[in-house]
Amino acid sequence: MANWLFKSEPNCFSFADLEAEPDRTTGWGGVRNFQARNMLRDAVEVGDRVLFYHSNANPPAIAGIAEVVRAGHADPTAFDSEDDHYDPKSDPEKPTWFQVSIRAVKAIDPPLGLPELRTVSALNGMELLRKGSRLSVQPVSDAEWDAVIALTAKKATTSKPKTR
DNA sequence: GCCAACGTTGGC
DNA sequence: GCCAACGTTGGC
Repeated sequence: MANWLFKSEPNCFSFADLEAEPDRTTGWGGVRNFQARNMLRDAVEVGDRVLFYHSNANPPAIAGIAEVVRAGHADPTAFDSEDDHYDPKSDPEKPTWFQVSIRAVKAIDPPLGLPELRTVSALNGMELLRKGSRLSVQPVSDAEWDAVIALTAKKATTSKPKTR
């Protein structure tokens, strides 16, 4: 089993949007980068864990946890001429683009912003935090995963309970 | 809006 | 196969 980080622009598709999907599940379509495509096609497996990251957001942050419920298969948005990600060169018999399906597991609320993530030494080498990192599907090591989860737990116990 | 860091394209 | 031009991503 492996861990991943998937990026999405929340004004396009947020973690809340994923939670609102039927069965909290969606096909992760529209990825048009070969490196990311290769991982979706060859490496991502059912049961893998996913950090759901909001890019181009304010703040940019890890906003939830998801799990892979279907391994790589043809990305249907490539065949839909109405879709923004339509690719007429992708042949349904031999698809160029792949997606996996993911299901929302749990929101991270409040989300973990980049500055906060940078305070954790265990995340020093994390791909997400590398300058110029643009890959929309990234592998996450077990140590990095654990450090992120530990940060959410720490935050939960540190935050003051709301009183009224 | 700026700009660094990419990935892709296309001429040669 | 090289590489300059261009387009995109994404933090700030």
